[in-house]
Formats: sequence, structure tokens, C-alpha cells
Amino acid sequence: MPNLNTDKPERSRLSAADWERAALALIAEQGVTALNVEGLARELGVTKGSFYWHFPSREALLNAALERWELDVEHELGVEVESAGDPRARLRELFRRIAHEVQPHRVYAALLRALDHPRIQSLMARVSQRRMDFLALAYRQAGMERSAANHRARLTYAAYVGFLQMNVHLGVPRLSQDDYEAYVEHVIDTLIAE
Amino acid sequence: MPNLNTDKPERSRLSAADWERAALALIAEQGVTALNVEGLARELGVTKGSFYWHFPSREALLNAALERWELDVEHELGVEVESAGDPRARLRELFRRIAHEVQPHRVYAALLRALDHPRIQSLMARVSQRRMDFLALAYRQAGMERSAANHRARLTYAAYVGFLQMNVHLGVPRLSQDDYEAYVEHVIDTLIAE
DNA sequence: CTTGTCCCGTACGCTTGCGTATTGACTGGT
DNA sequence: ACCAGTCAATACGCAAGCGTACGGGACAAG
Repeated sequence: MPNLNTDKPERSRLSAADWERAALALIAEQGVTALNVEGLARELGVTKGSFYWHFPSREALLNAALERWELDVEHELGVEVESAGDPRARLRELFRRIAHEVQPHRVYAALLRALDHPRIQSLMARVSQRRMDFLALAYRQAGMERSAANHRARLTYAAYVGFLQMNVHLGVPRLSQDDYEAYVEHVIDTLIAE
Repeated sequence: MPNLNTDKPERSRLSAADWERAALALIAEQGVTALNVEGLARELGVTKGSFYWHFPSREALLNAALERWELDVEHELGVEVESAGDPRARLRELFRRIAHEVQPHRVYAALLRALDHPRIQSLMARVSQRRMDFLALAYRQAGMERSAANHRARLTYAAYVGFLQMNVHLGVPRLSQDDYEAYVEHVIDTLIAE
């Protein structure tokens, strides 16, 4: 079993994982529909002939890339769950981080626009449900009733989804840095305080 | 006058407006990418030859349909603005109505997934901005400070966008009727009360 | 040196969907 | 009755993308 190489220098040969990573990068930048094998091959400096050695079809690549992404996301959520401290402060910290690190969520935002694909739809349903469950738990740990926590988690997640859409894809006039910070604090006060 | 029949009309002749209405119906149901002239022609019981008499291209049809939709939306917002009464109660009423009449917002939700199209992006930016301005005004009339009202309007609109995504496209496990009502009231209490 | 495996290139067929060209049929006005 | 304008059918060209067939070079093993 040769080649465990996971770096990214100009190798003369590619592996399936290279295609998957390139696919995710392309999805993040230009969406799922932009994922075509010839374009991707061109971007990697090879031709289709290479691709169809690694994958039987475009769908297979998409599925592999999605699977890889789901594992990443689940891992991130895992480390999030394990962090200790005051639950309310943790939530605030989570909000601020997400507000300032939009980049890692671009794949999520891109997949949000491809929900007609059944596999992507079920994937997103799973991921969203897990995240909402995490939020609901956090709200309960912060002292809310079970039902209120569930509703608040749903509202929070809806706000997150809409936030991504508006910031990543909609050309909504960007707020100034100060206004943006004030907005984030407003969201935190509205959704967490009480 | 205009025949709103969207089934399989046995009309012998079609007008450009018929194509536009059919296009909007198709967009609402299956998204913008599903809008292709041959499929639409099949659905209307004619062939492409008819289409290209009314429109020079697929883009022209899409633009005409979007223009028509924008006028509708603007008109709805107009009647909304003119309604009087206690501002807070009006907001609550607005929330409840949107929560229960998701159907008219399916076009918006579909367009949300086609923001890579520059024309759709600017259109959606305009519509969203107008609606957010309306919300901000309502919040100010309800007694909030200018800046807080703007932020709350942004948050509310983000929640609306996310709400649409989750309900229309994401297969998120549907809430029971009672849970859903409770959720809506929770949203109202969280975003309006104070 | 030969051989098999891995990775890639080239060339082709196929489907979908846009757009064009041409012809035909139905309509109302004169 | 005729004619111009309107709507529609048929047939074709064309580009994009997926997938296949097949061939070849590099490289390690024997």
C-alpha cells in the first residue's frame, strides 16, 4: 500500500482524494452545478481520462465529496460539544465565531442552493438537524424550558441559514465593520439574553 | 381578460403573458433551472416554434417573468404599508400570515437558489432591501431606536429567508400543527416583544 | 527484459437544450 | 374573396457535458 501522501504539491499523479478536495473547493466557490468533470480536470491539469479511472461517474465524485464534507462537519460539531464553560457564554462565543468566520460555511451555503438533488437534501437535513439539536441542548443548559429551547434553536438556525444566503450570495449592501459588529451583538442580545 | 388557468388549457392560441405565468408557476414548483422552453412548450401543449414567436430567447422569457413577479411583490408590499393600526399588532399579524401562507413565497424561495444569475441577484437584492426597510420602519413605529430597528429588521428577514429554505426545500421533519403554532408564537415573542 | 498495474490522453458517441429557418394555418379587416 | 398579421409545426444546426473505448507511458516486481 504505497502513497499516503495527503499534501498538495504538484504531484504528477492524482488520487481520488485530490479530486474530492478539488470538487469541494469548486462547490464552495461556484456551487454544485459548476462541478463538471472536464472543467475540474482542466483545473487539475489533466483530462477526463484520468477522472474516469478514479470514479465511475460524476455522481460518484459528488457523493464522495459530500461524504467527506459531512465527516468534517460532524467532527467540528463534536469538538464544539466537548467544550465546557458557562453555557450562555459558550453560545455567545459560538455566534461571534460564526459571524466572523464565514468562509468555512461556504460549502454549506452552496449546498443550500442544490436541495433539488435528493442526496444533498437528505444530507443537509441530517446536518441541520444535528446542529439544531446541539443548539437546543445549549439553550436548555442555559436554563430554557425544553419546548422553548427547541423553538429558539429552530429560530436561531433559520437566522443562520438566512444570514448565509444574504451575506454569501445576495449582493445586499455590505454593512460597515462597526455596523456589522453592532448587528452581531444585537443578534446575541435578542436570541440569547433573557 | 387574463385567464389564470395554469392546468392544461385547451386554448387554441397563447399570448406572451401566458408563457410568463406558466414560467413563474414552473419556477415556483421546480426552480429556475427547470425552466426550459421545450418542457414549458410541452406543458402548454405546443412546440418551440410558438415560443420563439413571442420571445427572442429563453433569457427574455425569464426576464419578463421576473419583471412581472417584481411588480406583484411590490404591489403586495404597498398594500401592506398602507394598513393602519397598532404597529406591534400589525407586525404580529404579518408574521402569522407569512407563517401560514407559505405558498405565495415559493417563487422567492426558488429564486433564492438561483442567485448566481446576475439579474436574479440584483432583483432579489432590491426586493429584500425594500422588505427590510419596511420591517425597520415597522419596528421604529413600535418604539425601537433607529439602529436597533435596523438590526432587528435584518435579523427578522434572515429568519424569514432561513424559514423558507427549511420549510420549502429542506426535508426537515415537519412539526405537528400544534408545535408549529407554538413555534410561530415563540418567534413573535422573541422578535417583537420587549 | 518482461510483465502487470496504475494513471492519463485522445477520440468518439450520445443526450439535452438553445436557437433558426421554413412552411402552414387561422384570423379579422377591406 | 383576399390579404396581412398572428400563432404554431417541423426540421435542422450547434454547443456543452457525460460517459466509453482504447491506447500508451511510467514504474515496480519478478
